[in-house]
Amino acid sequence: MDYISLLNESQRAAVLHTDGPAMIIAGAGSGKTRVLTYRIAHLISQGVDPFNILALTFTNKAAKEMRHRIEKVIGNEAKNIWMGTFHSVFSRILRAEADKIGYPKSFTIYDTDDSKTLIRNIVKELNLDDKLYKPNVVLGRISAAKNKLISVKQYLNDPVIQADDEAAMRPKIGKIYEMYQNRCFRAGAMDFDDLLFNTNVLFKDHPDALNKYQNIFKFVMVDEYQDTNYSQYLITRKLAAQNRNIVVVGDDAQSIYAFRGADIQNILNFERDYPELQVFKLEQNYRSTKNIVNAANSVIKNNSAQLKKDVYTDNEQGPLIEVIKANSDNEEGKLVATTIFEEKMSNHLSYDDFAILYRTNAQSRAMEEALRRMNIKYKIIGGLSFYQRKEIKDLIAYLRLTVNPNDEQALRRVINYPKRGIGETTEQRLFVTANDTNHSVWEVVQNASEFLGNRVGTTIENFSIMIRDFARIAENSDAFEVAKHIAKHSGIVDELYQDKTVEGLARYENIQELLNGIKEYVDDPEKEDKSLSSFLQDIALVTDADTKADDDGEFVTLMTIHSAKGLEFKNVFIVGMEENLFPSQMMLNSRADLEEERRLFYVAITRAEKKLYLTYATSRYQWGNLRACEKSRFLDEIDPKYINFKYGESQSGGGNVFNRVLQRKSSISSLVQPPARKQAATAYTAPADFKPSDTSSLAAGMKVEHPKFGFGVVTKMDTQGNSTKAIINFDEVGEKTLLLSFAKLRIHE
DNA sequence: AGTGAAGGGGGAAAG
DNA sequence: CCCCTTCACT
Repeated sequence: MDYISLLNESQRAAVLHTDGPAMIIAGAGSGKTRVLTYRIAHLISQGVDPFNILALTFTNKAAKEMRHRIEKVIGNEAKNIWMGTFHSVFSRILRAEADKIGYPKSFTIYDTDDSKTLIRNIVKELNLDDKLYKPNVVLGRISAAKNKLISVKQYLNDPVIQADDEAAMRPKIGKIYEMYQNRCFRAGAMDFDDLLFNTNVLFKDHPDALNKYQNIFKFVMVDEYQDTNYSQYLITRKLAAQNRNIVVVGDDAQSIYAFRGADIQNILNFERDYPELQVFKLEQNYRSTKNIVNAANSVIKNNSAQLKKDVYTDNEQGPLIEVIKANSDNEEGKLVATTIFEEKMSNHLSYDDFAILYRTNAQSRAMEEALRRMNIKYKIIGGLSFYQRKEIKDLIAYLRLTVNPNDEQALRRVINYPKRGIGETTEQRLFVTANDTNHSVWEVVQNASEFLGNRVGTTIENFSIMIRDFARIAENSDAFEVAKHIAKHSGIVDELYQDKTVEGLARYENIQELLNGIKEYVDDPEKEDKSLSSFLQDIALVTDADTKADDDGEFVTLMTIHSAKGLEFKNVFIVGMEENLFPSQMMLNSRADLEEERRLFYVAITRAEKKLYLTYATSRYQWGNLRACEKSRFLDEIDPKYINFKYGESQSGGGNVFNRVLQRKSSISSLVQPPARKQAATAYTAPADFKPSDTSSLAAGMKVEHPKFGFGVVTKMDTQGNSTKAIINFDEVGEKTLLLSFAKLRIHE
């Protein structure tokens, strides 16, 4: 395959660069993934062993996709590339080297909930004010420290950190950090940050191990480099120290994760670490129209901190960006939904071509309601993932405990679920006894009657016998067999089966679904290790983003801008373009924060291929009460020549749906926002008793009424397959093509 | 141990 | 407004 000819000049230069360090600055939509995949394919075609290539990404999804694309070019050998997220690759390595740093090989990975629960427990044990020491805040501090490779000891001895914590009235965070680490260690558990922190520990304290991986990973590649934190940066620097074959790809303009430790400084560090560095710039955008690319540029140039780069495109000019003003969040939703419907109908698009992006998850509600009302199918990305559901976490806790009985968080979760008469007090006594007698909790559990007396002791011992029984089965069975056994004998399935409510049924089905997933895992011929332990390691690092979409037909995609990164859609709506929402109120305190917010806006704009809509509302419900909103400063940062204002700034009058709907609505919501405009004389309002007729016998010539478009005459019927469209000439809005299955029409004889 | 009422609090987010 | 936690009461 002649992939070289598919590349433009700068892309080709980057792909053909095979020796020494390089940095690829890739503008939005400039074919970054293409360059990465072809570069790997090219290396392999030059005789590099795929086993010697390490490619690190930020999401499992990105890794999967890239592997898939490389496979298309070079075939099966692609499977042998070390490709994955930082966390998955290094947890695999830690699994092999765990004993060197004192952890069991079957260490547990604590998810964020486990971490927070543990912190909550510790705060309680230390008798600290839980209003002050909120798990989120404390975990945030601990996580930030780990990402900067600050150990407990360094944390406690650093005067600046201590002063910070004292100033924030939280002087005990260091103490909590210390206890948290001890407890994790004792439980044989690592949290997400530990996976990277401990990789650094391994490489620092065991030069032989570092050397081994330096020799394996002769070629290192890092995607989304602008999002790496210090801990990740140092891992890659150490691995590449010998061969100096490291290539990083990133776009400083798309750095939107500083709030969770990403450090743009890493790009500058990179230039310092490798003076012989070659820099490639991918500046041609293949994704979007000129209007979109130029508008995005006009926004990002307001940031002072950025690498010089000129993103341009040879694509068509495209339509102007529409700015739409609504009177309320609900009306905003309505306008978005109507526009999607109209656009789809008049341009023969699929709902898949539309995405609605927002700053905060709470904004999805108004959008959902409007879409539902118009019978538009949609899917929300993000939110609670499958593995975060209670019933799934419960079963997984049993699995974790089976593999690692020292896993405290798993133990706490299921020791009394399903109910077996081990109450809170008993549980507390278990942990206190363990601490006092210097035993592990699991040891206390196994000999509970010795410590807690016979009655409750026997119950607890029976529980431990059950878990040990599970562990015995796990030794000689694959993950599926043992999981099935555990689901049944732990009592979880029975418990859920009792619950005949809709939710209960769903939970029961989720358990089945998890078991199906484990079966699939076991049946996968590419998985070598089919043990429960191996399965658990895999899913600990799986998130919602990669659970396969059950794509039942076409749908509009709703998600936060953060989760839209890396994606593209023909038509994009960025909603809630209001001060204090976007930019977020919390990001107005410093220039750096505001610039990150602006980069977020840049990311949002550049998701659009053909057409971009920016909407805002002048009032919005927030925590129960209505508040007036001002339009976002970001709207004013776009060069106005790329914008068409639909309402407000330039009223065009005739023929557009927005105005009509808005004007109708404004009379209703006039209590909130006095309508600035006069009601158009032609505005049509559906009567309160409007009821759609049965339209199965609709034919050309018939007179109809539509709740929005008013009265009209059917000029033509058009049936294709099982969808029937009616072309109707409305008195007020002219000719419209409506899909009968959606349109609400009243027939007037 | 299990329920219902009252109260608090609410950022974006991968692994 | 909505979700989650807590607390009081059975």
